Amino acid sequence: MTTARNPEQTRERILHAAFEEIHIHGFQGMRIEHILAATGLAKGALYHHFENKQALGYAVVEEVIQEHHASTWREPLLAATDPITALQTLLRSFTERHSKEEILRGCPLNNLVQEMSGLDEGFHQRLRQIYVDWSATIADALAAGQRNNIVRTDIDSESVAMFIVSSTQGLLGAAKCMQSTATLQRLCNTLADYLETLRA
Amino acid sequence: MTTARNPEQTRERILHAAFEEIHIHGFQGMRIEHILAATGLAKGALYHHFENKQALGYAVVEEVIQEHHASTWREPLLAATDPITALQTLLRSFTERHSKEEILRGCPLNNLVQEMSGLDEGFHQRLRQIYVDWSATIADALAAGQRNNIVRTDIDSESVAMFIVSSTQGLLGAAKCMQSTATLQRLCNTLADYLETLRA
DNA sequence: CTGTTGACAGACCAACTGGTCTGATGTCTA
DNA sequence: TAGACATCAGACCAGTTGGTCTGTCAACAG
Repeated sequence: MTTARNPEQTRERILHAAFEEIHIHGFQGMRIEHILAATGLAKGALYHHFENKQALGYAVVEEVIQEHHASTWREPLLAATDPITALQTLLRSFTERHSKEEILRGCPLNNLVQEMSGLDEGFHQRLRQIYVDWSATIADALAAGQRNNIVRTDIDSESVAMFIVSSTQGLLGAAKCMQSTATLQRLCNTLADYLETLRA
Repeated sequence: MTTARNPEQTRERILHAAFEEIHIHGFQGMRIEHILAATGLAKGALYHHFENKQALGYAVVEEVIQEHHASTWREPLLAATDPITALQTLLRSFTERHSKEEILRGCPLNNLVQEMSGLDEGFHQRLRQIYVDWSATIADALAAGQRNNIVRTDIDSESVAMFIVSSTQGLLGAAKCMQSTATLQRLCNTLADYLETLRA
């Protein structure tokens, strides 16, 4: 029997399986064997597409997590005129989109930051970039809102943006620990109340 | 040469070294060998005091992290009459106490929550308890402040308390990722501003 | 049609790691 | 003081894991 080959798809399948593994077990807890089992591939395939475990981890950050964050946060905020309402809507959809099982797995970005940013400079640089981009997106939206008299002008948009990012990560972390959608919902509502205080 | 024995101290030394290891490398990344090297002990000593790696991890949570959090947060809040000022003071001392290297290692509690609460039920239960206690301490202080007309009565003290806890964790996580004391300082100031909006 | 190269399979390996087991020694008690 | 037990030392073991290497076959160029 002959098997059709599709190298690009194979690479994507490995990336996706590695993302799942990292999401659940962390990078150090990720096992090459698990990825092979999930994809049905052999080691030859994996080590043909990725030099080693570290390179695979870096690729997951760059090609999966970064992309996911950009599409989830950047595009809606760029399209919105009222950044506060847009953020509140994003938070609400966030709550609705996540089941209890997904909450328990936590935010992939937050997980990796806590695990790896102090251990590996390559991870640290890549994760930091996602934070910076994410925060800058919110800061730009807030600054635009200030120019349009939607957002209070006496706040520092960059500080507040970073606070929103870090708080959001904190909420997800707390919800992960409490294993409760109700907790996440209450936390998101409280954050939404805070966002309301930023309105001009 | 004879060597004096002090089992309680030996146990404490192991616990402390294990805490350091977990703080830097996480529980999965913690190596028994590193603890032995740090303490100068042999395996016989460690496995005499702790049944296995998991039991050692549990003991670190119960006897080191929980104790540390209780002494850092509970006692100052119980003693204070104005919870908002007390929390702001705690945040400030928090910033001043942490060097850049300590920030990079992150919050031991937050690290473990992100790594283990989805993987091991024993860790999850113990870490969740710390969150619950911490949040309850703040909620009690806020409720007392409401009775004394220091804190707004139109807020839900429990929701806000959990929000403060989760945000604090988020701030530390973001500072860890950004590797910057200045970022932590700005984030703490923004959180302090939020706390100010809770004043009656 | 054929040679070359990319894509993958899977056996194999070396290093690491948590854990065990036996023995030695201190400490405490009867 | 002598036996019992707690407290350790350290050699040893078995399972795991990331990574390598050779071989096979598809895809494509000429």
